[in-house]
Amino acid sequence: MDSARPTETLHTKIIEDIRNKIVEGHWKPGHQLAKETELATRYGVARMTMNKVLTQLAQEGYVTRRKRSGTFVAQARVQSAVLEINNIGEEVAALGHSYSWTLLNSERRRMSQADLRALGVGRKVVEEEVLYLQGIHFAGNNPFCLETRAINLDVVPTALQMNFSKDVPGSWLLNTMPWSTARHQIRAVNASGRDAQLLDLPTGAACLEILRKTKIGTNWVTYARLLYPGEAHQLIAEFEPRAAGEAP
Amino acid sequence: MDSARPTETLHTKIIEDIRNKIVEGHWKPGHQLAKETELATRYGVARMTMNKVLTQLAQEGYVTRRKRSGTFVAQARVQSAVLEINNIGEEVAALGHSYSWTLLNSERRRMSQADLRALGVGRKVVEEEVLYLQGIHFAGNNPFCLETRAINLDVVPTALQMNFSKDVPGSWLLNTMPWSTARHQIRAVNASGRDAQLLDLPTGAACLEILRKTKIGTNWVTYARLLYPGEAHQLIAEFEPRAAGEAP
DNA sequence: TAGTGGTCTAGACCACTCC
DNA sequence: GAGTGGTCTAGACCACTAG
Repeated sequence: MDSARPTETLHTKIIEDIRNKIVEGHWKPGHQLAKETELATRYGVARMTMNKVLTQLAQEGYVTRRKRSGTFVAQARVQSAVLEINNIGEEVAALGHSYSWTLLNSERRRMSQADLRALGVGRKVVEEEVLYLQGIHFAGNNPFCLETRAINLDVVPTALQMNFSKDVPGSWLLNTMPWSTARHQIRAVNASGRDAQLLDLPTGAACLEILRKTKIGTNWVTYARLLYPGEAHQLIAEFEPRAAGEAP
Repeated sequence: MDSARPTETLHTKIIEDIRNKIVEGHWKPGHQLAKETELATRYGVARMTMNKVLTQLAQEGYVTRRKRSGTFVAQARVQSAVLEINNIGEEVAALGHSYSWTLLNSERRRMSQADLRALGVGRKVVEEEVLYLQGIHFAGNNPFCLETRAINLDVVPTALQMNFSKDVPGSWLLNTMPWSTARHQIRAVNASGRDAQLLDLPTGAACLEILRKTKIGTNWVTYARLLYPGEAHQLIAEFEPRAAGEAP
C-alpha cells in the first residue's frame, strides 16, 4: 500500500481501499457492504467520516445505496467518458503550431430553415434574428477547422459591436457568457464541394463534424458547426467506469 | 430536464441558491464569496453544512477554493463533456431495430505490427498472444458497425473457450471484467475498400472510427476498432461547465 | 415497524498560505 | 503569524422502505 501522491486524509485512504477491493475483483458486483456503523468502527472512524466515504463512492458510481437495504457494489460499465472540448486556439497551440483565425462572412439576418438544417438544429417555430458568421481556424498555414455559427442577438446584442475578424467568436462568447452549457453532436461526414474547398481538401474527404448548441438557462445563445479534417483531428475520451442508472 | 422534484434538503437548497447567483451573472467570475463561517451564519446553518455546500460547488467547478485566500467564483469554460459510450446492442435496440451480430473471423495468434497499427496502438515491444476477432453488428438487415478486436489472452485466457459467433465479444468482456477502464479515440476516416464493402458503403464514405483501449490495472485487456457509417451514427455529448484547472 | 442511510450540529484541531 | 479552508468527531433526529 505505498500511495505516494495525494493528500493522505483519512477518508481518502479508506476510499482507495474500498475502491481497490472493488476494482481488483475481491468484491464482485452485487456484493453487500457492511453497514455504515460497522464499517466506521472497523476502520476506526466516526460515522460521518464513513458516510462521506460511501457517499463519494456512490457518486463515482462504484456502489449503490438503498435505504433500509444497505450498500452494494454496483454493476460497472464503461459507459460514459469525459470528453475534453477545448478552445480551438489552445488546441492548435498545444500541437505546437501558430494559430490564426480568418473571418469569411458576417451577416445580420433572420435564421432560415436552411440555416437551421445546416447547423443541425431541428425545426423551430420562431426564426430569431441572429448574427451569422463563417470563418476558418488555421494551424500554421493549414486550415484546421471550418466554423459556421449563429449567435442569438436577443440574448447577446453586444455581439453586433464586435469585430469578429479580430476576435474569435467562440472565445469571445466563452468570456462574455461564461456559464453557458452546451450539447454536442459528433459525426463523420464527407466534405461537400464548398466545405472541402475552404478546408483545402479533396471533395468527399472524411471530416469530423461537431454541432454545438449552447444555452444559458432556457435560452439558446449560439449554434456552431465545427468541421475538422478527419485526418488532422481526433477527440480523446478518457475512460471512467460508471454504474448503470446513476446520476452525475 | 429541469427537476422540481428532488429531496429538498438544506444544503441542496443552498447549493441551488448559490449556483443560480453564479449562472445568472449576479456573481461574476473572480467574485469572492464570504468566508465559510459567515455564510453559515447568514444561511443559518452549521459550518459543516456550509462546507459541504462549498465543497460540492467546487467539485462541480463553479467555485475555486484557496486556503487563506477564500472562495471565488471560477472562470467557467465549456471544457469537458460527458460522452455516453453504449453497448452497441442496446444502442441499436434504442433505435427500435432488431440487433444481430455476425462473426467474420476468429484467430489465435501473435499480434503483428500491422495489427497494432490497424488498431491504432503505438508500437509495443512485446507482441502478446491474442485472440483476434472481426465481426459486424447489424441493425435490422443493415450493417451498423464493423468491429475489429484483439483480446489479450494473458489476461483473459477464458476467451478461448467462448464461442463468439454466438456471444458478442464486447458484451461478454464487459460482464467478465466489469471494472475495466477505457480510453477512446474518435475520428473521421474514409472507408477503405474492404471496410466499405463489409459495411455496404461506397468506397470513401465517411465513417466514425472509435479506437478503444481497455485496461484493468496496468494490463491491457482488449483493443477494439469500431467503424460506424457516418450517416447512421452520431455521438451525443452533454454539456457541463467546468472550471479551468480543476479535478473532477 | 424497525433498521438503514441521509442529514445536521457544535465544537475542535490541523495545515497551508498569504501578508 | 494569523486567518482560511480541510478534516474529524460524537451524538442526534429524520425519512424512507423492506420485511
